[in-house]
Amino acid sequence: MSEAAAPATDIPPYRYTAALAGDIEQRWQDTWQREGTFHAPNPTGPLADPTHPRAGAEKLYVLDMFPYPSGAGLHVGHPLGYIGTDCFARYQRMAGRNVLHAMGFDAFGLPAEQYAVQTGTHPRTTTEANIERYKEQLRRLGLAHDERRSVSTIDTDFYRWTQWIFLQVFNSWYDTDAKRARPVAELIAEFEGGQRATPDGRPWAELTVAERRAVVDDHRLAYVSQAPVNWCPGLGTVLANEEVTADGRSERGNFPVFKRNLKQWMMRITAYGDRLLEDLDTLDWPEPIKLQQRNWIGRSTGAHIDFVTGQGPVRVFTTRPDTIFGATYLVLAPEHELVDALVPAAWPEGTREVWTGGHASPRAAVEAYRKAAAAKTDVERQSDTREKTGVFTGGYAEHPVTGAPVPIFVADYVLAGYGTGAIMAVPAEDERDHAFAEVFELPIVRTVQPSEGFAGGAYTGDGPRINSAAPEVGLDLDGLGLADAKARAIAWLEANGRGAGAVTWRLRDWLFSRQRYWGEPFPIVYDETGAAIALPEEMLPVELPEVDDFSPKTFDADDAASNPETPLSRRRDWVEVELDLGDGPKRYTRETNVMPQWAGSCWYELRYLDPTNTTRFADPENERYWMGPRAAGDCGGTDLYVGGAEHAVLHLLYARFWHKVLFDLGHVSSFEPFRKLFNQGMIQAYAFRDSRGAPVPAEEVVEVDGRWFHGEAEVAREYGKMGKSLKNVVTPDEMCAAYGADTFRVYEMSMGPLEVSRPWDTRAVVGSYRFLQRVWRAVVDEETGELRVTDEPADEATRRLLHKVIDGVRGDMEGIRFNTAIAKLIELTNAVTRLPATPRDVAEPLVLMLAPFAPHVAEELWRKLGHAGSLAYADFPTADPRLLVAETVTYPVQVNGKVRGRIEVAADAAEDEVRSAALEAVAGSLGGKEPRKVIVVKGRMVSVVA
RNA sequence: GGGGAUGUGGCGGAAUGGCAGACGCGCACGGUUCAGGUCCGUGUGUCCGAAAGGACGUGGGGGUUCAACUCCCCCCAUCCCCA
Repeated sequence: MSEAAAPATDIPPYRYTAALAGDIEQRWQDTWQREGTFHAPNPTGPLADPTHPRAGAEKLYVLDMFPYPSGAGLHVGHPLGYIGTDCFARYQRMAGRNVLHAMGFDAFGLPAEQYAVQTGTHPRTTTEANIERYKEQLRRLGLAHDERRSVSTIDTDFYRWTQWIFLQVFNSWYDTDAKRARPVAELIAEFEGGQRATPDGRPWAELTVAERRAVVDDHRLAYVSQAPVNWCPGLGTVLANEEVTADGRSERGNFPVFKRNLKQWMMRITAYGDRLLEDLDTLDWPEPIKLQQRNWIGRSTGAHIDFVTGQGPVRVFTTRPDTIFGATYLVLAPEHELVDALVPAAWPEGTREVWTGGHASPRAAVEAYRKAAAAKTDVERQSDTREKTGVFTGGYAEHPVTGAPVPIFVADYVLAGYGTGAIMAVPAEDERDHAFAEVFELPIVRTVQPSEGFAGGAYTGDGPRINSAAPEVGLDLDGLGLADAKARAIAWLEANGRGAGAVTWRLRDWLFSRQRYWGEPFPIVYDETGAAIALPEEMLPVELPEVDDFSPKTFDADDAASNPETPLSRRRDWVEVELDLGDGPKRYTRETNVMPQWAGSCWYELRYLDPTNTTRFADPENERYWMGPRAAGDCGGTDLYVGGAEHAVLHLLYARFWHKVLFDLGHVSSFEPFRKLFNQGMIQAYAFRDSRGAPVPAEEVVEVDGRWFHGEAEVAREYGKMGKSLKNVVTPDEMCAAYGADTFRVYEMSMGPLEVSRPWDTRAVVGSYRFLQRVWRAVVDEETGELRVTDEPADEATRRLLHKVIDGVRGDMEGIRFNTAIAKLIELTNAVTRLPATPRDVAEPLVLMLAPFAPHVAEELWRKLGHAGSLAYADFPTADPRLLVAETVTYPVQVNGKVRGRIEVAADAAEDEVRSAALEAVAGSLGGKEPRKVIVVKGRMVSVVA
């Protein structure tokens, strides 16, 4: 491929070669930078510019998911989305909009820290070097970013605002009546004024200072909790649920993870469950992503029901209170707190053999079962394929409606951490319960009439309730459908004090602290009582201190009893601090956890708006302009957000949560951060392995008759990611060197729809190169360098084609269908190539339409065509509607679905005229018979049924 | 196990229910060239045929329709997510 750039003796001196492309590209990148071509004017502040050609124009905010700058640099897959947004943004700019497009870096994160642990190099050093490398690689691609707006999450100017937002969250509580966050000051005022009752009913004034603080802290959206967390001794840190694999090990390092009660920062994202769910409806996002978010939030409505036992009530959660009459047994998780109390000394009279697990006493049975369950992971426990296991506790509960005795089992298919850790089993209408009931020979009572032809087993469909009446206690569900039966059952439970309607969530509060070094410090100190105190805004930023040792203290991987020790805690001189927080100088202890990597990406899109603002994270006027709602009820947010589908849940959910808090507190006018989301596909690659299974360099493999060889040896092909270890990496740098950035851009955009994953094929890049060469040659004489353009107007056919292409390309650009837009430009170019000279009235629009994809060569040609400035703000061509309607139309004529002839008629020909011409054209195929039916589709075709 | 996505030439892909395969790669032939891993042109779904032409053809099976890659039902395969 490098030969393409090699000078050969007979290459015409003015041919568009890789060398010339490189020269042009370098020059235009310098020009754009020097002239600040892609600076987007703000309405107010230092980045305002009333003289800018797009000042006050309709805005468009285009956003990429910003990258983590890894040490490996970019491969050809990484910039796919960036090139896509660049083409879109360049088009929109030419179409008259004021376009904001910037690029920053999500620069806190584990790899740099681990590298630091291994080498002693400060993470900042590594990260900043990586950022520089990324910036160089991205600049080489000619991306039209407003470089003044580039931010990095590790900059103190940036993370001071991350800390500021944390304080907003910390200083807020969720008012469930108003359905929004409010400052805790207002909560305290309500307690003081008596409008709000304290948890135990005592007047606020009678509470001690510590008690008041505890009450307030219980309301905060950011709070310290003693909840069970995933403690990983081998890594020395706690992990979020999503960082733990299905088999209970750390995603990184594969160390065992233990559930431990540890003091951790949490964010009360569950308070926003309803809004995070409902507001999905306002978003222009791919449906699969919305669905994943809905599933992740996992809202289920049902009821809590209390089953009375001699040892106190067992509270269960069920989504099907309507099937209460079918509840024939209870199941508790083996870890459930009531289990020990429920177990009697001996098996009750009449206990069946299968219920005992072969043990002499209930206690022995339960203990043996618990031991076995503890050795399994949650996934194993819930696996549907496994035979259901469990054991009878020996205890009974009273059915809340009928009063019948209900046996209580422990079984590991019920998880302690989910719902209440206890279920009422309804084997007739739940598959898992049905499987369990079959194993343990438990009664199965149908309470829903199955539909016709139902094969048996658990019936989960709808139908009228049956066997569901207890008139003596005033509950009759018979005949009711699902929704009515549910409502009536809940009403009865509530009226009789046996339970209440309830909503549960799969979504948990967000574990927000990490025992690491390379993250944002918390703006929190602790006083002598151990209470967490927010630092005042003026003390921000809390800068990350230097340390000698970047690693958290790690432990033996299996040492479940160990405790986290953070890197920051070892800087005692930083941790111990004297501050005056209003009541005179006092000693405080700093929080030594840091924030998780998600923090910066929760709000970075807001900082692009006003990156130099020192008094606010963004001026409200700038936020309103770029992200505010476009109409009443509109959620606002960025106009386009492009990134990989792997961030479907976490990043997008966390960012939405933070944005909503800021909205509630009046800091932003949009209630969603990203109005439209677009998931770009992945560029994948083939990798080849030799007979030992070792990867061989993919570029050295040749194909012979559908088999692949590396030298003499046959190798096996596999398809997947591009990666160093697979020896199949292709970098944008190589492509730019061999063909130029414009060719690379055109190739990436033309190889398929942006949202679809597809394989990389270096050999095919040459097609885009030839295309740009043809465009170049249409304008510039390769031998002399002279313009080949004529001022004679183009012929009718060429002009019609041009306007058809303009019309199509505009539609494709708006719809992010770049591959078909490029195909149309190639068609136009190929048509122009056949002409003896290129008419200027075609060359100019062609160059302008090419500009979003191949901006450098387009700028160069635009200049050669005699224009002084950049085309970045030139008007994108507009189609002349008169040239879009053809004078004549060719109709294919089908007989019984097969094309048997063609007619050419005037475009405005009447239907009768078309019909008779068509019948005449296919008279031979009809063989003199009268057609049964003739369908004329205006402008399309004629279909004859013989 | 549940959910989602995808299935069209040798390859990437194109087609408001209206002529399947635009555009590109590859391949073949021709031109340019001392030469060609350059550039240009022509051709290229499969089968039959010298050609004209014909038959078949969008993972498989059924259905709706004058007309289905497109809409509906069943099945198969691959990939992704969740459990």
